[in-house]
Amino acid sequence: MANEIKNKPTQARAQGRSQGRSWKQDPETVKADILNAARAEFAAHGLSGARISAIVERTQTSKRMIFYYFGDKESLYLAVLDQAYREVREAEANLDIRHLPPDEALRKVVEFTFDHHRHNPDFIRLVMIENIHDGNHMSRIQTLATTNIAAIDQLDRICRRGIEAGLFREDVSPLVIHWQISAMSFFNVSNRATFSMNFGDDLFAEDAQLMLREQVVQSISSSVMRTDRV
Amino acid sequence: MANEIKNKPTQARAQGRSQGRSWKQDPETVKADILNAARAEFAAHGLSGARISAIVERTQTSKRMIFYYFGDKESLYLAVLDQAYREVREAEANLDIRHLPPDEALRKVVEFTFDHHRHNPDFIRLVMIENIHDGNHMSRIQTLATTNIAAIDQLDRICRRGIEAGLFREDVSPLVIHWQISAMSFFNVSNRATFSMNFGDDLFAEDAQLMLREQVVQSISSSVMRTDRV
DNA sequence: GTTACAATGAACCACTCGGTTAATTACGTC
DNA sequence: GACGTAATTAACCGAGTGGTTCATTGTAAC
Repeated sequence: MANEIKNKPTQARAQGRSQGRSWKQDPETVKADILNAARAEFAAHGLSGARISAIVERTQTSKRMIFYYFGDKESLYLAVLDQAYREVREAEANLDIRHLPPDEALRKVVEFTFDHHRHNPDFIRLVMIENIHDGNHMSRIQTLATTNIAAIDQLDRICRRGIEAGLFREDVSPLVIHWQISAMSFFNVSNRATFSMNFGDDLFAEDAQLMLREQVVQSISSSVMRTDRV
Repeated sequence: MANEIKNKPTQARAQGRSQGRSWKQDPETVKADILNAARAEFAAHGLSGARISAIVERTQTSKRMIFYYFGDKESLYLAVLDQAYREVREAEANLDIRHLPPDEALRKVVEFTFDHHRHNPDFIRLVMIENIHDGNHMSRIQTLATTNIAAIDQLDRICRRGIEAGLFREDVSPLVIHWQISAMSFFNVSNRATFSMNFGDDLFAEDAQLMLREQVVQSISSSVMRTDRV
């Protein structure tokens, strides 16, 4: 938890952080600390449900510092959301699939998304919360529209290659594919509580999750594959 | 909105509701009124985000009445959630598909779920909110586990008939089918805000929605159909 | 009509919570 | 080492919120 702080995009001081002084004087670390605590708290309880005092308790700092650095609760939430999205995009960008044949590339994307969502429930929860708020805060994040199209671009390239190779149907829509992949990968995490309450939690055991992931791969795959060959 | 109130399960007075008296003295109507207002408010702002005063404003009654009938905020939320689920189950039960061949029955179920979710965003939001709370309140609703298996039973019957008719693969899982149908139908509503913020709102136009629905039908269909015939 | 009780209204209250004030401490700089 | 500024602390505050008190009004039963 505290060790994650040091490899944040901090250009300034990275030396005098924890050498037993009375108090640290290390703004970047403090900010990152607050941001992490806030992320956990917001993800756990939503915007209005989150308590500043609870964030403070997750932190090494004081309440005053939160407002000193982030202004108010909503701005802090916004910073959390921004950072979370940024990390996701970063992870997405690191997925190199250009060397794979289109069908395998598509599989990789599905598997990546499914796994990523599964292993980042806090991000999922933040998105859920943001949807409860109709995306009102998200709209104030600039870098979104531009960079998030990358996900579509990636699929678009796969689709073009798939069509070219005669593997995919010619009317496939990268956007719809993305919608489908997201839907199942997202729902799998977001609705785990109510789903398992209604129908038991068998589907959330490790092996069942692998099976579900494969099911998603197959679903997507059969959506895009031509029916007249193979 | 107000006309829905009268056909609630009220056994008592149904006569002297609105004949110009000074104040009505009609508990069932008042309760139903509160419940509806509360549903809207909770769906809009979540449990902690909802304001009792805001619920009052959506109502013909006073704050006093809310606590008089429902005890406290959380119990009111619980009552809202309970009622919402009950209505959904009711709607599900009214879907008669026994006379259809299995593949068409499956299509009907998918279309029904997709449309139902689309047209009941408040229910979706309540479920989202409940998931944010890890289903903690839902667990206190009794009638859930028993009655919600109906959805699975329905699919189970379809699957059996499909297998029997040689149409479906023999390893289809009603639970997984349900998971898939729910995922896409739910996500379509729950994540509309963030999705369209990221990728535009083209997919949410009426015609695109019909296309998406058909896409879901096809996806599910190709998951269950045998590959060695047709 | 009196009694008993359910339903209702108005004012009130304790307290939580986001946010602030003002004073204090570290630290780079000259 | 004095100065200016950034970082930090402790105490404080006012609005808003869930929830209550108490008196009042309708209504059914006798």
